[in-house]
Amino acid sequence: MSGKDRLPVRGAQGELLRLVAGGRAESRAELARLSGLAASSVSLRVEELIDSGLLVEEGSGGSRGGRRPRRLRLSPTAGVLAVADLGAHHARLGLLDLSGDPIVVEEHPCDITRGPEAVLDWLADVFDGLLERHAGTGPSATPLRGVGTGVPGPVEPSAGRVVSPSRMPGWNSFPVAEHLRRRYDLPVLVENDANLMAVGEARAWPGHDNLMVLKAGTGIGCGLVVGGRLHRGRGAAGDISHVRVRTDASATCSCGHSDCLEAYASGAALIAALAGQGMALERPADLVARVDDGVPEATALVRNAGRLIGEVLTVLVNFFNPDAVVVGGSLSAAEPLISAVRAAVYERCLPLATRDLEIAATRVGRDAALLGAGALLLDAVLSPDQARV
Amino acid sequence: MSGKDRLPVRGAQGELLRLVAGGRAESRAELARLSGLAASSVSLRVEELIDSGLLVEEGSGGSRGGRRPRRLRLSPTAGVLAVADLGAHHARLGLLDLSGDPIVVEEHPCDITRGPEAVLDWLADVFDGLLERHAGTGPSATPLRGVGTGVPGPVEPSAGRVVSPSRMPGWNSFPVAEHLRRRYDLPVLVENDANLMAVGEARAWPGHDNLMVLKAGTGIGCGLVVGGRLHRGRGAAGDISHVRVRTDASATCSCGHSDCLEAYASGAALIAALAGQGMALERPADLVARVDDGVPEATALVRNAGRLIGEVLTVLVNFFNPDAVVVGGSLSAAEPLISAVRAAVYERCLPLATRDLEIAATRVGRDAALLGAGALLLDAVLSPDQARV
DNA sequence: CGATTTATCTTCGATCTCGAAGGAAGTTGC
DNA sequence: GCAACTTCCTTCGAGATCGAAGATAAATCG
Repeated sequence: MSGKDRLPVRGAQGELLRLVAGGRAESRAELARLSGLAASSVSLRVEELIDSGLLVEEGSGGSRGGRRPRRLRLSPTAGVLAVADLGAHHARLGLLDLSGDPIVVEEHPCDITRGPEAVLDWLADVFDGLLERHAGTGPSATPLRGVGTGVPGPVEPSAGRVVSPSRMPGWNSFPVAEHLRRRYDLPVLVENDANLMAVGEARAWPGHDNLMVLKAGTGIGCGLVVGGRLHRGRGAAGDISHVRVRTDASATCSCGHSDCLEAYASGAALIAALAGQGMALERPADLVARVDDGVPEATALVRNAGRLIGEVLTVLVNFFNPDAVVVGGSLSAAEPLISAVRAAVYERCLPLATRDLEIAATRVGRDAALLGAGALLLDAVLSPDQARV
Repeated sequence: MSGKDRLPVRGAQGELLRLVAGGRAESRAELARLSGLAASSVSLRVEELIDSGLLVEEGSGGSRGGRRPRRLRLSPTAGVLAVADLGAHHARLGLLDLSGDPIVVEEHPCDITRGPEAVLDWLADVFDGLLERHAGTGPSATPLRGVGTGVPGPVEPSAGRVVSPSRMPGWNSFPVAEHLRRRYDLPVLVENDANLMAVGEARAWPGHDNLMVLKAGTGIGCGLVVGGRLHRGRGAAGDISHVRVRTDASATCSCGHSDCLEAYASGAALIAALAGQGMALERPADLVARVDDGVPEATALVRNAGRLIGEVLTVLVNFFNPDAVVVGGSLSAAEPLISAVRAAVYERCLPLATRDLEIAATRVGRDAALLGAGALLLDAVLSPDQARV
């Protein structure tokens, strides 16, 4: 097993390291511009970071009309992060370097209904295996710096505790963060999966400080980035699955109300509807495959789901006025879904709100939540004094 | 006319001054706790601020078990802010001290359709009269430090320019901030009225960092405070007037779509509906009076409006998960409206979102927008280096 | 009443940060 | 090929900030 030291970072060093890690700065000059520190102070801190082995100087970058910058990178031996994204039936797990880039990512079947202890211990065992194979062993191993996971339910921000999850029987009030922290004496992050996805996506949308990131998979979720930071509200922000939608039919949702969006437009609902038509599918991905094959029933259903989602989004887009709406989750691969969302939003929203609005599929793909976990974890690791991520 | 000097504030002084001005700190010790600065640094900066006449030491505060703090206050001669809230037919104008507290507030009839030049010049004339009477004249006058106004339409954040306002014919694209800045060589703030109201209200809700502030008056607007800061989006955030609502009837809104919330629940719509029943009213305040008198038609209409608004809010509350929903604007004085909003939200929202949610009428009252303008202006005045408010 | 505890505020040396100045290493234009 | 310019980075003194220690002032309690 790898070492477990906290990063030796003091004062302004964390800020600088984060800028390099986030790929936002590559030279001392860029660091000075972005951090607001004086160039001289940056030079001093960078020198210390190089001495302590966290940063390395590597070649030179492109000139912008003057002397070439000396390119800075995080040392690959500075550390790794272990991150996971727990879904209802599958889990993605991986290691990231301290720039937040994936070293290795694996997907495993994982039945979350086995309960928190079993699932979390299994998770940690997989992490240990990954670390052994990709971070080395013994004193020369790249040290583990933080552990994070996404869960498919609401998370109380301060405690890292799951609250009232509808898809996670046995997990209610379980202190996930505390459990993991007992095994890893390190910064631990536990967060809702849609929120992590939003953070991961945000890194791929520079200049877009206000994002709505829709997760369209088995369920429907949404993560919200405001001013470049994740918006949690009181821990439940981003829920759009239980909005009442206008349809001809009438369905009762698991929440007890009728005509919730989730009952019509979630992957689970679509699969159930197709099963009613004699087409048995297992996962939302199978549904996307049918759409790609041009199966009319599947396409019609998906398009209708997109329209319903889009109508809900009109309200939220007018209200929140984001720079972009990003659609992720397994259903985002179905082009008709995104077209339908786009059509509904552009038709009904105010021109002022849609003037520069982008509505697009994920730029990050399936690892968005893992990358988001990395980004938040990095903040925690690099500023141990600051408030929790 | 008063002097027009910028405040002589450097470095950390602005932060300290803002904490005192905002009423969040009253002693050096509190300043140290809230600012994060060392107590010694605070003492130095406070000494400078007292020397320059911006702060005064005044008596001592209550003990918390040890030595009594020496209470700090802003000097009343440090300066004044001139603020206004332009409505469709009336304008509120006033002077605030640098703590953001009102010195004088007046309401005048004002027809905004006379166009920007006429209205703004009139506005400035009123300001000058107020300054003469309440800030003194000549070299001993309390200097004017900033000018701000709210307008009933969308404002482009960076330019202080009105964009596509539906109720302000002749104002489209007019550079309001620039026009005022030509008359006052000072920090100038121009902002949407609902946004200002939200900021003003936020000061009265300490510990509530995420607020939705509904303005229910002639029109319907909403201001959004996220993480203690005003959320503007791309300048249009907070619009809820053009959400489609479910009703029996069918009305076409000025925006060209049918069944917008504004067409059923705004003060203008309610007054029009009552006029159709033979009851002629001029302003939303008259409507509130009828409700207070127990006129059944008025009460039923207002209650129905509250229900429609509440149904729209359910979506937004689930999504944004605020700490509180505050209802302001002239219609907020009608208790049935707030009850109906509350009933709709509590009935339909997720328990997790409403668990600790407060839904309440304004704590600040009719001056909310003026106080909000003061708060934002103070930020601009006290941190001339920082980004625009 | 005097000792103890708690809180506020100041003094002082060490450390951090800044900004100006200048050296280093490129590009651009004649 | 050479001067002028731009950008990157470092050096160095001035000033800002910090933290520890102590002085000051009041509440608490035997």
